[in-house]
Amino acid sequence: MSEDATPAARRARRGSGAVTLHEVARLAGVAPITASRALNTPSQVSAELVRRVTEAVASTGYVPNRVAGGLASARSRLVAAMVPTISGPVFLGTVRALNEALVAQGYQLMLGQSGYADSREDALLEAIISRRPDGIVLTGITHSPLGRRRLLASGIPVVETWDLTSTPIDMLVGFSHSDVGRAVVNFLWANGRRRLAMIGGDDERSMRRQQAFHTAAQAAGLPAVPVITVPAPTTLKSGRCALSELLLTSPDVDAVFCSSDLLALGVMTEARVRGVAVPGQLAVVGFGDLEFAADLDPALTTVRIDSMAIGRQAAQFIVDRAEGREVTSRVVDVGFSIVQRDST
Amino acid sequence: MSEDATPAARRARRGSGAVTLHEVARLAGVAPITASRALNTPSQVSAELVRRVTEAVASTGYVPNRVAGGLASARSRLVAAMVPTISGPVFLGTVRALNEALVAQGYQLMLGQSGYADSREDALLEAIISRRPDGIVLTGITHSPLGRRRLLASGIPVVETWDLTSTPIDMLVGFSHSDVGRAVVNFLWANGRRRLAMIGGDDERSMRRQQAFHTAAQAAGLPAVPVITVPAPTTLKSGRCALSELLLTSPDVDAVFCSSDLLALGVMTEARVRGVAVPGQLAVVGFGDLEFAADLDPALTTVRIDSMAIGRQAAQFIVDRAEGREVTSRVVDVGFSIVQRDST
DNA sequence: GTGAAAGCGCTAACAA
DNA sequence: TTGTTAGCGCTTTCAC
Repeated sequence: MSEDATPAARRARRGSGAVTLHEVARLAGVAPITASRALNTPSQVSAELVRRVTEAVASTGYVPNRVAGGLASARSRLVAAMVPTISGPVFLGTVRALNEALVAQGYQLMLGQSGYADSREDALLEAIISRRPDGIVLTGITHSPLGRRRLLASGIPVVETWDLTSTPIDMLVGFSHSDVGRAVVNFLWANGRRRLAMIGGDDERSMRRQQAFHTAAQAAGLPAVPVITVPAPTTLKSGRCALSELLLTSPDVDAVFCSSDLLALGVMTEARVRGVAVPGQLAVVGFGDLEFAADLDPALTTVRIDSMAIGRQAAQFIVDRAEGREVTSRVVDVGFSIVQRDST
Repeated sequence: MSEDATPAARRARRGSGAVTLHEVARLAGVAPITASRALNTPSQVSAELVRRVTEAVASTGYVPNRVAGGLASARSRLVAAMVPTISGPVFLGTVRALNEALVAQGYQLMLGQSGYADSREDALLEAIISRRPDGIVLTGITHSPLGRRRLLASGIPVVETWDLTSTPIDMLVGFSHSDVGRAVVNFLWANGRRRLAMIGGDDERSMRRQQAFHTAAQAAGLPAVPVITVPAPTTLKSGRCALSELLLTSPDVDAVFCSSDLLALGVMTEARVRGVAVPGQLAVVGFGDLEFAADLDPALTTVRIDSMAIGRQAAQFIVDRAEGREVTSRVVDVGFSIVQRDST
């Protein structure tokens, strides 16, 4: 496959021993830069040379070293995304769509988990910036002032997602969590429900939905809304526990808004075990419209977020910027909708 | 925060304009190499100089360029992992544990999704190798001959996971899927079930469980086992559909082994809708022991895989290799267990 | 304990 | 269309 030179001889003093562009160029009888062009911008090179270089690549099994390429060109073709945890199924759609859109345009996604703790978020951010990606996508992150400063100083394009704010670092794709809280109150009211409750995770965005939900119910003249907060990430179990707790203090609630579909599944499970009819006695609304929501029994009414659209738009923002295209808008509100099914 | 030189002046002809080690060294009044040592191997530098360098770092907001560092040292402190899709919750535990173990030791995880198609797997593999990571973790991947050759040629440490094979590329952490199939047959037999069925995804590992399940039932003298195969990744919906289909042809089955917990949830949902009692008329066994399994109603009996242990061991293998430690064993069988709950 | 020189593998800039 | 030269920012090697 290779040549007469032994690996030991090839790796004179340093280097990994892998085939380099130099080697490929030598075999094809051209200068390294020509081999580089044949591979990256073949239109600039004669067809004959492209053929010879391609052949040399095939015969050596050459895989370009993008670390070196990135250093020389200051373009890594790498995009980093930061999520609290990949276990939370909420951002899954966004990450998948982001990955697909990036791969289709020749970029690669590097995923990092920050956890729900601030300290690790800063460490991860430094690790990310130190790789000089062409863009950074932040999903559901509340960034520390230090992180914000570092991001700004790095000059790397940043897309914040899953939220709207009046002070974005750079670009923004999201929706209003307060609007969600208010919309669900209106929806339940229109469905004849009057004794509302909410169960939500303790992350910042969920808290804003809770806040708005509470306020809107009050404004509508409804009785005080019991709110149960559970630790993020939310689980089926925390949903079950929360409903138990809720029924203890407010046995007469007739509707619950859960801050995730998984939580809603937990609530419905616990309701069934306790003989509480859904939707008869209790209406349940989820959040996220995960893939399983429509197939539950009863099918779950939930707030649908176009998670994939968020990922696609984030990819577009970053690729546009990386290719030097002019970006017209830097903020996109993807909105949301309430999908009515059998649980209300 | 910065100095008198404008960004424009600093970025002479090339370069990103970010603060470099050079700059830090100049501010601290030392040579660049000393600054490098102060940051990476402080024990080799006098305390006073370490202090001055640290100060210069703080005052400039310097973030090291690990692309350059990686090129010079041939060590990236980057580990790549490849999963079919992050939507499949099965590998989530592994990825999370892998990430945690790596971060704790100063490495960073780069996650790539290959999809369930071979063509993309090869492309992703090339993209990964081109970044020269210090290790590659393959999760549930059936690699093409080309991929295998590339991996071998790259010289990068590789850990294959979630399976056992007699011909590993390099290192291996997994368990026997055939053993799982056999064990579940024995388990159901011991529970008095005789008319077994199986519902599984069409990925390779699930197929091996199906095969072994089928064969073991036959060997035990049980009636022919109906096997329903659904497309991977498996969903709640495909579980519901599969049970409907199953009951059409074999209304008398008394136990179903599902190749994922999500599938099992679908089966239990459909059973409830149809008035089929679980476990009374139908025993249900899942696979994975995902977090929600214990909290379903009825609680799900399932095959428990220590997903996190797989991730931790994979991290250990790679870090050991990267630090040049001698690796005694290259293969670890983490086994599995059957967790009996209320669905059987 | 500190530094000078060289080079990792590639590509931007300039030249022919 | 092709090549020469000079770095990208860091760390290795070797010398003091």
